[in-house]
Amino acid sequence: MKTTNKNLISLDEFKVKNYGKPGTKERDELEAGYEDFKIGALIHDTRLELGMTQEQLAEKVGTTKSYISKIENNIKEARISTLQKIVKLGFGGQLELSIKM
Amino acid sequence: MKTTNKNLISLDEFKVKNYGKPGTKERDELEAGYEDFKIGALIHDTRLELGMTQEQLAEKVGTTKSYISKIENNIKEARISTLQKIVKLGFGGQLELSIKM
DNA sequence: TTATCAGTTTCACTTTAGGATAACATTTGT
DNA sequence: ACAAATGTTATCCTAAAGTGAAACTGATAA
Repeated sequence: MKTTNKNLISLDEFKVKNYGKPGTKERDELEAGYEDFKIGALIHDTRLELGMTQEQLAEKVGTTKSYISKIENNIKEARISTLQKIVKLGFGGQLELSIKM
Repeated sequence: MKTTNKNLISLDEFKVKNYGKPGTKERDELEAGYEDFKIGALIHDTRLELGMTQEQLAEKVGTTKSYISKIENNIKEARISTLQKIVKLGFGGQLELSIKM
């Protein structure tokens, strides 16, 4: 029962990837101090490591590549249930979550 | 830098607590095979360990006790950003998330 | 150049979280 | 029993997430 915990991330220690042009509403919001998430990068990196395209991932998960793109770029904040579907159906993994005190 | 990872949970291995009477819409949905989450229990247990009431937690987080109750009972699926607020502002901890392959 | 593939963004629509408030229920203490 | 504290549920609202379709951009290749 060998399990590897990939990519443990603290949802606090990073800045979101650039999105859009400076001056746009979305970009401004992202930079305005809303909570930023590394989740997009986590999905993105895992997908690439598994050699999948957004479209292939979307098909496995039962969604569209446009939605995957939005998640990877932190444009939309996916639900945990959606993240779980991506990880489980798309990657064959298991999403875990914990509180570090 | 001693850190403890409390309550690492896999979002897959449990059934939600009972909610409402059988036959209600919410109850039916919960039992109908939607993804169920242990997150409510995680928040609930952590709150109790810290000796807080829902109202005290709500105040720290900037929300209401009714909302905390809904989260703890998995009636509403909190966003990750909201979970993070609860963990950080309410518990003084840090929310972490990972993919187990 | 022209396809093709991968990814991004826009547009539009539906659903839900999040919140306010208040009523109701349950537990706990005296 | 009663009261107080704590937790649950109901109702209603609004802003935002969730989502798909399709247009668009960028890169790569033939």
